[in-house]
Amino acid sequence: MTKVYVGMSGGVDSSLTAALLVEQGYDVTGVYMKNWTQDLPGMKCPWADDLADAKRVAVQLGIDFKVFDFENEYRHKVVDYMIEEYKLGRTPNPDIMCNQEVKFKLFLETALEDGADMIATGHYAKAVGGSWNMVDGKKEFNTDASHLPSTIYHLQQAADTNKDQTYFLYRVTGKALQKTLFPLGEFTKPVVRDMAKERGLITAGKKDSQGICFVGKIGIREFLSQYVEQKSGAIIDKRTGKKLGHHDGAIFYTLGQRHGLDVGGGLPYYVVGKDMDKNEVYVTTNLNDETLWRDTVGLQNLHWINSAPQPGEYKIRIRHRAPLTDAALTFTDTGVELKLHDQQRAITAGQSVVIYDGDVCLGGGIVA
RNA sequence: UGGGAUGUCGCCAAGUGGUAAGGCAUCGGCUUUUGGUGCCGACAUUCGGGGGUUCGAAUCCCUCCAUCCCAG
Repeated sequence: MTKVYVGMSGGVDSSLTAALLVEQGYDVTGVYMKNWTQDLPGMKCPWADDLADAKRVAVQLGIDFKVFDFENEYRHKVVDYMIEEYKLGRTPNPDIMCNQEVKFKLFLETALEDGADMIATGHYAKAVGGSWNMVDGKKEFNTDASHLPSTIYHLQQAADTNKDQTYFLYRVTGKALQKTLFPLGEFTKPVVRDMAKERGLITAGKKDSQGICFVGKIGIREFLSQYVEQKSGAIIDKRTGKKLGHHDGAIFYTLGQRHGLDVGGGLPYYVVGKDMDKNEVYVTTNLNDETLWRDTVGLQNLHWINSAPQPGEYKIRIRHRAPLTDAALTFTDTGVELKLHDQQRAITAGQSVVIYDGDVCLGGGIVA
């Protein structure tokens, strides 16, 4: 009997994930990953409630339940990374780092050491095993051959393209996917909710979590201000060079941002750049500003789930939930250069661009 | 000190006798397992102050105040 450790966050998705695995005959253990427990000013960290919910579901399902304490590693690998990136004037994506370093590395390793054969999460994604065959001189991925030594594991988009979370998962490894189950990959969110309800899971009606897990309800700005000193600087109109107002730190602003500038009069202003040394934020009312719309992007810090792709035409995604768009990929000394067929708005340094071949998520990199 | 112009929500700005548009900002909500975007909703009993005319004024008159521009 395959022993599976399910990451249970106390939400609907991971609850149903565990329930489905039980029904499918796995030997299931629920695991709550304790990543962040600190209260923040103006917000109580909901970890205790989430843990309680996860535990209640585990009891409901009659499965073993454990807590893995990753607080230390999470703080270093995810939170520190995030703060450092912001300090450099970039806009990181901590959830991608969390998946890379914690869920599909630390959790996986810890679970395996603890006796698990596989892990599972409630992500909307598919891990598909198979191997490459030559058919009529063309490479084909044969999923029937998922037991061969040559088998590799692909990350594929979820059936529910609206909820697909492969964007957040592009930095996992094919090797990790081999040990991973994504039972929700075939279902749409409404169906998941219904199934959770049918099974009487106490989390069935729980609202989807949003925002960075540990930041939760409060904003990134409030979170960051705990770690960096607020320093007043100028908000400057890019076209006229005129000073329009003040901000409390360029670190709090990101490309394309509209709100929080407290400058008004006429048209809305959008952030089009910033200078961390001068602590200046540049804005414009020009919706077509050339730094806001780009059709080329350089990627560094590349990560490929299996192997690096050949140069050529691919689908890419610039941010979570953005539609896939066409781009030509070439390699450079430092990484990858993408030439997009259509311009995309606010491609931001520190954010990730994820590359797809059809439904298959190949990997990606971080915007230089 | 003469001459001209202007003063309507934090900002921009309609409204020239009939009982305060709209946009930005802000706030709240929705969307979203990053940031961000987007969407919806709220937001001036009051029009620089004070008088007056009128059934009725932000809109007309008087006066004061403030700001800007040109002269000096």
